[in-house]
Amino acid sequence: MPRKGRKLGPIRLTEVAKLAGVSPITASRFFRNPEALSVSKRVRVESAARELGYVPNLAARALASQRTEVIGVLIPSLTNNVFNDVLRGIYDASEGSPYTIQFVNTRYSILQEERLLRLFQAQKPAGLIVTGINQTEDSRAVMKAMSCPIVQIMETGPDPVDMMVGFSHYDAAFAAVSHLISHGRKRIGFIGARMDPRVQRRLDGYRDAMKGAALFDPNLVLTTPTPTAMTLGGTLLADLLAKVPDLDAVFCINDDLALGVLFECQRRSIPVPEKLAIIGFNDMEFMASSFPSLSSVRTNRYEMGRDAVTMLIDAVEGRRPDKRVVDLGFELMIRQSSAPHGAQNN
Amino acid sequence: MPRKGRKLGPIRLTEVAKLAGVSPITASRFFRNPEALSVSKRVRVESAARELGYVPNLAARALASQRTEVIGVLIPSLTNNVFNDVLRGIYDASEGSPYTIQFVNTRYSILQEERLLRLFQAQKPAGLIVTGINQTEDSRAVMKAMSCPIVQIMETGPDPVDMMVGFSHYDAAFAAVSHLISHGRKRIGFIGARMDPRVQRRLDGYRDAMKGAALFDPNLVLTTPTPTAMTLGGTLLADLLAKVPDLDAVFCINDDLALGVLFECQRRSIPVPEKLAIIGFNDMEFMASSFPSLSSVRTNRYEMGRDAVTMLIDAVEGRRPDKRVVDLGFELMIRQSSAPHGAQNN
DNA sequence: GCTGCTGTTGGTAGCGCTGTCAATCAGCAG
DNA sequence: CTGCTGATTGACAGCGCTACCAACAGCAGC
Repeated sequence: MPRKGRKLGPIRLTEVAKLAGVSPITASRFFRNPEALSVSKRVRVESAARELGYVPNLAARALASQRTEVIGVLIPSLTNNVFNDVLRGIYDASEGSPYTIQFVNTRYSILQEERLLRLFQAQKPAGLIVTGINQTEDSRAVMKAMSCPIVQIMETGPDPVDMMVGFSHYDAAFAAVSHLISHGRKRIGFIGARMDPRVQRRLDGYRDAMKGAALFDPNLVLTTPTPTAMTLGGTLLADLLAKVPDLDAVFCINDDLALGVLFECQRRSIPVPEKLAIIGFNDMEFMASSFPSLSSVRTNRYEMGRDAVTMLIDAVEGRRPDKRVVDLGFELMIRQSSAPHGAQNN
Repeated sequence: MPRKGRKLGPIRLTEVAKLAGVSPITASRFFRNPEALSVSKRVRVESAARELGYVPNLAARALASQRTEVIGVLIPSLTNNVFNDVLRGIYDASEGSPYTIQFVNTRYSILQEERLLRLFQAQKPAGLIVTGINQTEDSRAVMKAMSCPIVQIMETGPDPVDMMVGFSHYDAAFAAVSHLISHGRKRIGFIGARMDPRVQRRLDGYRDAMKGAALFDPNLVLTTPTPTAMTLGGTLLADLLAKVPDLDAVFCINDDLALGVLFECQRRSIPVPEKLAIIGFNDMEFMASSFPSLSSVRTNRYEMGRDAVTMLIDAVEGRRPDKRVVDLGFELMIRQSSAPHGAQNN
């Protein structure tokens, strides 16, 4: 590619080295491991780089070193606020490290996920974060072939590809429903949207808790593949009430639905929690500030993202964490919307 | 870098070319511009690539071609849901194109923004999306030096660095406040959090609308640098009410605050809109589903992201849009929370 | 003086791909 | 059959950086 002379484009490492009076390789070392240089050379290279306004060429570095400082993140949705918090954790934890986050949206499609995983192959990422444990066989094969650390987030489960940070959606849902049962609720509805694998596991938890108390009734379960939205919560409650007029509680698979349910109750003058108890899932910030305040299951989304990146970086840099699977747990946040009958003042 | 023999690492283009019986450069062309090949070679290269499971090396491509297919996005926050919608638009519009989104968080700091801009220099991105129009002088200089198309989003203003997609926050706030005034509200409070430049411009719009009606009173304005949150809306309303007991309306600089205000009203049994009208900003999905439903100013956040990417890609590929500055406007969404006195049923 | 060590520096030889430009070839008018 | 055009194809020479040694200085121990 015979470029005409040295077109005075961007400054290259060679130029910096020349000005500093060292070899290019020494200058190169300065940018990767300054401690390896003698103090005198270090300051010479540093001032030369600053003087010339040197900006390293990442593509050349990646090609020569056969590695990148990219952490790939596959997340199923940007609409779902849950992932917002996870992403915040991811970005916050990567800050200050040399690693760059590269995130893509699988749109809740495991085929899309597989395609994107292959795409990441071309980048040779330093590490990978993938959502959930329901990958295709091929996806798993690609991941295993990639020879970089990988963290699966959002839930725990058997057989991690590499590492895992999450919690048990089944247990969390089971606990939430058991809480309602313990307060004497009997006709506890399940309201679910999107119904991705993790929501399915929440449904399993609901079902088993209900069956355990001999309260299960398929009519109580209302689900839709539609993406979640606050308005949808109201619609679903209306539908459920039409089927089950004696409903006395609802477990919503997320907080948006729960708030939509609360608004629908206000619209219909259904007293919460007297006539209907509500519990959501995730414990978004607004759950504590509504009136009545809404119960929920706190999940550690920010921490999930943060810990995933921390584990990943540790693994990339050869400090593999002792625990490959981290369970961040959950916490029941009981508020006014699921206070016991008659004890709802506060 | 004398690598031992041909370590049977990843497949390279040369291997594909050899199997297909063509020169490497022809194989290379197949991946960039298949139409340039004769049909026979095209199918030969294609099947060879598939057979070997060839994955192109992006770093090598970027180094050789001196360009990347990365679109850099600088956004001030991940906590603020507004940017969620913008990001969705950005990601959706980039899908199907060869461009990859690389986004970073400036945390509402123009110095951080400047640093990240310099970081992007090293990547030679194909294009750049930056938030707002308040960059440092140095940031502007770096952008101008980068010789790639740039779109500023979120607001319109004078002197674009290159292109712009947004709307006037001043006009939007002015319209919202004028609406409240036109319904006979006189003691209209302003509740603001974070107070970034765009929120400042909303405050300007509020102030001018109030002054125009001879209703301005500095006591009506309550702001805090604290990041926005729903709970904060309630707190701020409480504080404002303490200062201004005869408050009859509030303009909240975003919807989270507005919902927090509504909940606080419910908690205090202040009838909305009879005693207090509420209007928010952005028109998030939940505004329509609350009870009473909440008025807001609809902003086209998704479209902003989408259009920015579309304009950027067009510009990168030599189809510069006619209009460098696109004003997406806004729309007043008048709902129950700001219905005229006495007409609030619905 | 010699050996062996540690710490620092430099030379060589690519990493895998593509821009440039020249070469080749089929098709067709003269 | 020649000359010309446009469509395909290929050779060459790097893009800017770093891995892998080798070299060399300085020093301690024998």
